[in-house]
Amino acid sequence: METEETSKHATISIVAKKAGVSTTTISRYLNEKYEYMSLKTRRRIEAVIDELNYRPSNIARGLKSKKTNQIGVIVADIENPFSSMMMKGVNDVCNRRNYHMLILNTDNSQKSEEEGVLSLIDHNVDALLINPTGYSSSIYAELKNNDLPVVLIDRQIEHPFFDLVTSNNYDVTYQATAYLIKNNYSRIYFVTENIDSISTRSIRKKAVEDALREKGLDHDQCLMTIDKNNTLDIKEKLMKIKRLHGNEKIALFAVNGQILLVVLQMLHELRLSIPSEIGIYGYDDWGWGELISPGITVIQQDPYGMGIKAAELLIDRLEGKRKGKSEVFELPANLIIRGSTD
Amino acid sequence: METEETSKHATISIVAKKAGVSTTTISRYLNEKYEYMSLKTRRRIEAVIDELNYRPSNIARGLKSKKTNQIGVIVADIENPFSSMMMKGVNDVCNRRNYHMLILNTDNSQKSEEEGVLSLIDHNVDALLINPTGYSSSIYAELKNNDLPVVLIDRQIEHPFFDLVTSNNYDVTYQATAYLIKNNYSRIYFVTENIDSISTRSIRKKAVEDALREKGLDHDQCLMTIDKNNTLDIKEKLMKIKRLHGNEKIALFAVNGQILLVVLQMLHELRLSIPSEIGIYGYDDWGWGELISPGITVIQQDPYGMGIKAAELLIDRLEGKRKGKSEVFELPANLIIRGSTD
DNA sequence: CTCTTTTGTGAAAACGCTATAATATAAAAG
DNA sequence: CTTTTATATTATAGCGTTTTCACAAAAGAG
Repeated sequence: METEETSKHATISIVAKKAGVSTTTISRYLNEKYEYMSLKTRRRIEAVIDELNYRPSNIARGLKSKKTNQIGVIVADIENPFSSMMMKGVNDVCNRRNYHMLILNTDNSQKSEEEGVLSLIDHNVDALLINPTGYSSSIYAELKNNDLPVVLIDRQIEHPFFDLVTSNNYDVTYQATAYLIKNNYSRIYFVTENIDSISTRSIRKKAVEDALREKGLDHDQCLMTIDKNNTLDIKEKLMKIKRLHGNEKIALFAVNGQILLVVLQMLHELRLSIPSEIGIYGYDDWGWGELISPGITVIQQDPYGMGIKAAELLIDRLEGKRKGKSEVFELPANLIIRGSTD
Repeated sequence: METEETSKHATISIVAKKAGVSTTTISRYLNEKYEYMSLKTRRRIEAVIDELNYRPSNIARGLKSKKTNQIGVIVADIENPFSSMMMKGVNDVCNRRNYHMLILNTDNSQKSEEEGVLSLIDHNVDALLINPTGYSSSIYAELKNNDLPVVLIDRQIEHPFFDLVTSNNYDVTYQATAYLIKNNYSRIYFVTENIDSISTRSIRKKAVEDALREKGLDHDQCLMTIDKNNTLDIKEKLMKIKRLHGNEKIALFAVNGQILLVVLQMLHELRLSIPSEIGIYGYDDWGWGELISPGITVIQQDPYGMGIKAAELLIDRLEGKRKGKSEVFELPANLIIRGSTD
């Protein structure tokens, strides 16, 4: 029955005093440097720590040791399910390997991205996991000269300085498009938002174009830019295409899950029936693609796996378990063929 | 053209030396205490900081000032779109008010939740925003004695110590159920996962039961527990119900978006047509509920708004802009009636 | 002109740890 | 027995800030 009146938060020196040893010894205990420590001392320290409910301050540790056990995570669009699943992967690895995530959302803004990097550095994160906006930025050149480990996820940057974990975007998009072409679709439109960055977008676009070109199909005019909040323009454009090429099989390719939803919504409103009047396929349906009738043909990525891989890589770099040149890892995405492209 | 050979990271004392003032003065400048500072000194400091590209170390600041400008966020299921949207709201407020989020995912595990709280405290976060698992835990009583501001989001805990931001779960669920009953549904089953916690679940369940009871309908056996990975049992149960009560209008209520998807999938597999053979409604469709035919009747919450509100509240508490007893804020959720409950 | 007040600045201690180097004791070796 | 080696522990000096208190110079008051 101890009196706990003045039980302020315990510090290392309070513990040291109570245990009758120096703070150095406590520190060594905390860092598991048991080499030259008598079992007796060790047990004594254990007991006192337990009794006082002492937990070392990470911030003080960080100041001295230059290690915060925090990794900075910069994500381009936090409310995208793709990002959530990635982050879950990162989180799981962090838990396992005893790190914490300091997360920043950039909303696909280059400025936020640059500020975010600086800000996380100010917070002394041990490493940086970035899902870039895709805009080119000088910050990366600076980062390269820093000794802070950096791993990119999903999107590549202008100059490939760092490890990158992404999907096999080109191959699987090509494969999907080739499937449609084989299925007699002769006009395929690549639907995307009006963003002038985002490397995966251009890779996917190239894959679609290449597939079209290699089969001798029209690929010059295949880009359709969509505004999520105002689909009027694109509706008109689509109806015009239908008029001009009504005798051909037409399909839309949605560059990501959110666009896919918008496009489906639009087709719904236009009362175009899938697939008889128009085909549709795209990236990432997050589970609902199967419930719609007909089911939607999608390319399903593995964001959770990407998060895992990227975080493992990053912490390996950080802990010196991996050295050498940066690499690119492409995780396989899955083409799921359903009725929307019959 | 300065030589930058030894340009290690600038510290406050390097800046001080270069500017010909004391670190105290630099510190005052950094903290915008311009009261008794000559304009000349101020400009001089500005120039040097600029030249050296100096950025103060948050970790050192934190050690001394006990303020890290980090808020700890504990989320029960990071890959749920509901959580992502909440976190986007939190993130936006943090950006605006100059805080960072340290995010932890608990996967609805009580143990992770408790560890997470302790761990975030070790990291000296300034405040805690918690989306609880819903399991009761002694950690909250301890937290209460701490002076760390805490705000809960979505789910209440056993003893309502802290501010809570949530939806008007009871009212809107009751309203939705009443609508179905008015629409002649006489058997409504509450479908949920087998989790023995989660306060919103029980509130929603009570609302469904109350609505049934008050109309004199059967409400004792309305709970259906589902296993996401094995829907066999529940399929059998459902078919049995259909056999027994084939002459009545039957509906399922899905307690959240993920269950809603699973249930829809199941009905799809059972080839039960909606709504002629079975009605369905539930929480949170995240945009796809409209695309399915028929559209799904859903209760749409405002997780983004909840994130905003909770973060504002938390930072207000933290900065002393709000005092007094804890409150509960219920943001209105939206009942969207579509064809699945005709 | 002195005395008080206002204005502007700095010395030094502290925050809670870790790291370096030094010291004390015990055991082994010569 | 000394000397060396192995074992166990500590004193001290930071890490990069903020804070308290003291102090000097300038301005105002009597």
